[in-house]
Amino acid sequence: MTRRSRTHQSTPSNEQAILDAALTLAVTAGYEGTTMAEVARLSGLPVGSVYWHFNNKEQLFSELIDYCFETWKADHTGPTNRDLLRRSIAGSAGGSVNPENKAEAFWILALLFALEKRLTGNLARERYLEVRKQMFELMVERVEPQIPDSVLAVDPEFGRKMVVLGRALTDGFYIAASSGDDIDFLEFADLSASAVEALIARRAAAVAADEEKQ
Amino acid sequence: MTRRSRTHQSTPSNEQAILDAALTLAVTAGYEGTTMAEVARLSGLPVGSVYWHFNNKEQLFSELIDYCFETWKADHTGPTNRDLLRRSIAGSAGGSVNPENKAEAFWILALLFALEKRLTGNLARERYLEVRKQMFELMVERVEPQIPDSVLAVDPEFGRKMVVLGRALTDGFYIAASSGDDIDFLEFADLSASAVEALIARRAAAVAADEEKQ
DNA sequence: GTCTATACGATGATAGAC
DNA sequence: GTCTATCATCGTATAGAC
Repeated sequence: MTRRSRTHQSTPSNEQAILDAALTLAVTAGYEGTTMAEVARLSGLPVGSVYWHFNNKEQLFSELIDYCFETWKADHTGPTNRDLLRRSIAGSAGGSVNPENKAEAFWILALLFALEKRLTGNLARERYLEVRKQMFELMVERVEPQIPDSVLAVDPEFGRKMVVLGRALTDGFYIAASSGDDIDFLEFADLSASAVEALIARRAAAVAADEEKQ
Repeated sequence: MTRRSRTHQSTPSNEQAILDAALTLAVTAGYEGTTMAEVARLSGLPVGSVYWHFNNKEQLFSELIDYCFETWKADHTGPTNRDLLRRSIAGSAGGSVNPENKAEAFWILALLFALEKRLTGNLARERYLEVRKQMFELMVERVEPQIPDSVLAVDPEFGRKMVVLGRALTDGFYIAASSGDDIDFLEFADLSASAVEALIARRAAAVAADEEKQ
């Protein structure tokens, strides 16, 4: 244990180079498919440096999750754009991820860690589960202002439900794109976005009708 | 190359034991995470037997895909039940797959092969892409009778679109379940199923309105 | 067809010079 | 902090007895 304390003040550039390399490899090769040697090669640093900056593979991936999360938090401020879901699905087209986009890349890591259940207990997977929870909370906070108050009064969880549905659709279409499904992602992006909007409108109408009866 | 020709007439039971073991491991550990030694151990056979029945890991997984596909084809005959989507999403709850259910397990393999793009060129991944196409064709054939003819006349691809959407939703909620999202899957199953039905109804109404104008 | 022993490469990780 | 050399282990695959 000759490692430095886990603070980021010293030479952040090499550490970032390693994280960027790991991210690029992870989104195409998965956790087991990403090797420390390859991470080193791609980052332009020797293996020793990787192990100086990160204790081991688990910790590297764990910090990779945080790295993406920090970027995501910085990007996703302010009220949600109505087109957010539409754009995220449309962006799936081709099934390739741009690792430059840390926020987007997080959700690919998410798919990896969700599926490899053998990694239960793995530091990185546990961190993923924790960060995912936090991201959902933040997304719910941003989506709720778009839900009519009358709906939330009846079903306080409705905002969360729309977030969950949006995530499921985005993940599902990313899988489709990665499987070479020959479909028009723009059309499905529109379809999904309008379906969610329709659900909100329908629920609002139902609540209004209910109140009428009172 | 001292292997037998690829026919299944001889001692199918051990071959099946190996496939079952591989399937169980694959759905929890992924492709890279599944080792031949572990497959052998779980099947109760020595490593040598595994390599006698299957040339290598790639071929084992390739045949695993076919194995699931055959079972799926046998199960999925006749017209679709309206509750199919509802049940497949509800079945995701907990994020665990029962490897006994080959048909369901196929879609977990699907997720694995969709994500590990490093496996491009891998026999098993190529086979997955091919089988996936075939399964979609079969699903479209079964769903189309449920779509009003008037809709299909205007948009012959509408049946396929609903199949794609249903698959995306099912995959997306499986990811959610595997990530420990604490949601009511039965509710989302209902929500998704009714959303798809609403889309069909809405499209039918739109087509009818259009014809009115003619 | 079954099984044991083993070759061989790849991978995670460390030691220690600079 | 950087880098080279190296180790121990594991994983795929094979050889060959039975």
